[in-house]
Order: sequence, then structure tokens, then C-alpha cells
Amino acid sequence: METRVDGRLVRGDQTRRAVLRKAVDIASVDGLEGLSIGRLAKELEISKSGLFAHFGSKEELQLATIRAARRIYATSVVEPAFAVEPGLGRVWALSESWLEYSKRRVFPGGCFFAKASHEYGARRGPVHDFLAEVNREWIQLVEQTITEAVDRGELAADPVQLAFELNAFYDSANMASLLRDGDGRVYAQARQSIRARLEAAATAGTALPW
Amino acid sequence: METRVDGRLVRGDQTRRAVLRKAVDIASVDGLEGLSIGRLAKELEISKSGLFAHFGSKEELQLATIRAARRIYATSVVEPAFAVEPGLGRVWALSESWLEYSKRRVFPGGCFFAKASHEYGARRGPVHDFLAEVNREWIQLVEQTITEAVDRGELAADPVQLAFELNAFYDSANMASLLRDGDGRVYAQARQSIRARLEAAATAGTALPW
DNA sequence: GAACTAATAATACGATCGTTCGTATAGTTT
DNA sequence: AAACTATACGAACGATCGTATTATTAGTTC
Repeated sequence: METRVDGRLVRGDQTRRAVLRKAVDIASVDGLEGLSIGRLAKELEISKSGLFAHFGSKEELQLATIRAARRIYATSVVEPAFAVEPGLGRVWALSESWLEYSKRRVFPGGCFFAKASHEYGARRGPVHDFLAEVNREWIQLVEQTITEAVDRGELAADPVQLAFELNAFYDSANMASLLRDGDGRVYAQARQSIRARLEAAATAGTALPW
Repeated sequence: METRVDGRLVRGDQTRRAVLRKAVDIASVDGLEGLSIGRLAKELEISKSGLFAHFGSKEELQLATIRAARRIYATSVVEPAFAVEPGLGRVWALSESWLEYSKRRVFPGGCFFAKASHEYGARRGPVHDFLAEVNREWIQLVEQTITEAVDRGELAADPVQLAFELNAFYDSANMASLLRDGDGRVYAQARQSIRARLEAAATAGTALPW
């Protein structure tokens, strides 16, 4: 089966990809508002109008940037954890991959979503709504991961409550690291809080994954 | 002793105060970058150049805005807690006043410092540095408050670690509430996490303040 | 009341913002 | 080769940005 590819569409896709790769980096540092079309075009050495044509509006560019960031987030945070068996081990793996995702600066400005969510948290419109949806998605994933550990009898805790707490540790480590100019010690601190919390919730006889 | 007041300086101070009161509100929603001089002047119905003359540069306006926000933060978060005796009671009071500060939207965009710190976390310059300093100040205050409870034998915990965790709960509740359009339930959730954490760290026989 | 000072205003500058329009180029289809 | 389509470009739009210069007004001091 021969797959015909339209060279024009391929070229467009490549441009689009290059734009979004740069866009998530800029936005993670300067925000989705600071992400200006002119600057983006200049850094990529393409025309402002050509870039604009790909999205039609700044808001669409912002939404596309969030989608691109979500893909990167999925591969660098979720996927590594899901390679581990469900249960406490996966809860721990998820925590580890999150901290590594922030510490390694997958986005140069730290967690893209922490940044964007704060930027648009108090505003209305499609960007806020989309970020809220992504956040719901993420929290639900953490809760689900915890629930699996509870169902296996490895953890005794309210998944909603525990998910809130773990997520709080993630975000707080991220922000503290940014404010302290990339100080890595806060990640060790967060890791210890997470471990202590999970250890307290682990049922007797459960093998601890660290 | 007669105190001579210069009516011109009084007028200037009043303007300055009015500007900063509006500035913190705008910045808490649209950020310190979104806080534009033209918009600020328009909303206050004064001239752009007259407003500008008060600060000399946008960066100075931003720094002044942060200082103004810190004063508001001190009176609405720190002072109520410091009315309570040092010890576990004060730790709890601090947590309560923080959650109320966020929930009541003392700043319309939620916690001013969570917002600004994320905005400038990954940038360099005086604004970042000042926000980092304010954050250090705050964390140290939480640690000190916890240390007092430990010294009184009411709490058994590492103050640095526990301060990190409580602060994480504060910020996380704030952000979740913003993303969920002011949903107040997240504060009850945070309160429960805080109470559970403090209860676990409280020494036997200590009267619990809730 | 004249001289002086501090706060406010009017106007304009160059830069950049998001967006629109007309056109040129690259690639496909007939 | 002609007709068509998708992508990219150049130039310009009106609006707004931060900032500088110059003038006006309100209040003090002599």
C-alpha cells in the first residue's frame, strides 16, 4: 500500500512543529502572553505573517502551544511511570519522574503548566478553560494511580486527599527551585516529604519501592 | 510640637497609595507584566505621564507594587496569626489565616506572590530577586513559627521539612481554587491535609487547637 | 505678591503588539 | 503546460507599550 504524501503539507507540518517546539520553551519562561508572534518569528528566522497564518490568531497559537506542552509532559512524566507495574511502585515512579521533569528543566522555565495555570488562573476564556481541563486530567491520573495501589492493598489512604498532597509537593518543589535559581536541594526535600507520606500510608508488609 | 505637613507631598502620597492599591489588584490577575502604565492611568483617571513620574520606570513600579502587596499580606496573613500565643496554636492560626486570605480573595487574582513568583521565577533581574527574598522571608517565618511549637514540646518535626509541606498545601489550594473558578471546596481539602499532618506531628497530650 | 518647589498634565517618540492584505513560491493534479 | 492549492513572505494597519520633554497647576516660603 503506497502512501502518497503531499510535500506541501509535510513542509507545513515541519514548520508548525518547529514553531511549537520553540513556543513551549518561550512560554515556560515568559508566559503565554509573553509569547509574541514577532519574537517567535524572529527567533525561528521566518516571516511573522507566515507564522501567523498557521494559527489564525494568537489565542489559537496559545492553545496549540498548550497541546504541544501536554504531549511533552505525557512522554516525560506519565510514560516513564506507566512502565512500572500499577501499585505503590507506580505512585513512587510518578513522583520521581515528575521531580526529574522539573529538575531537568524539560521546559527551561520549569513546569510549563504550573506557569501557565498561574498566568491564566484568574482570567476567563478558552485558554483558562483548557488549562483547567488539563489540570483535571492530571489530578485524575494521580488519583487513579493511587487508587490502584489502594485496591491492591498496598496503600491505605483517601486517593483524592493523597493526590492533592503529592501534587502540592511537586508544584512547591518546582516553584522553590525556580526562585532559588535552580537550587536542586529542594527536590531532595520534596522527595523526602513524599516518601514519608507514602510510608505512613503504606500497609504493613508492603515492600517499599525506594 | 507642631508637625508641618506639605500639602503637595500629601497629595503625592495619596496618589501613590491609590495607584499601588489598584496596581496590586491588576497585577494579581494579569501579572506584573500585564500591569501596564497606560491601563493603570486610565482606570484611575489620571494622566499616564503623571503616574509615570511617581516611579520613574516600569520596573520601579513593579517593585513598589510588590512592596505594597507585602504590606497587605503582612496585615491579612501574618498579623492575625501573631495575635495567637506561640506554639501549635499559632501554626494552626497561620494556616487558617493563609487559607482565608486566598479564599476571601484579598487580591482578586488569588495569592499575589504565588502569581508573581511564577511569572518571574525563571527570569533574572531585580524583580525576581526581590520576590525570591520575600519568599525566603516568608518560609523563614513559617519555620520559626513551627520551631516555637517544637521548642514548647507541642510538635515533633523538622521545621524546615514541615514548613515546606504546609506551604505546599497553601499554594496548591490557592491554585486549584483559581483553576476551578473559585471553588471553595479545595480549601476544606487543604485544611484537612494540614490538620492531619499536624496531628501526626503533635506530641502526646498536646491540646489540639481545632 | 514674587520666587520657588512638587505634583500633574499634554504631547510626542520609537518600538512592538496582533492582524490584514496582496503577492510570490513550491508542489500537486489534470 | 495549465489550473489549482498550500505555504511563506513583505508591507502596512491601528493600537498600545515604556519613556522623555516640555508646560501647567497647586502649594510653600520668603
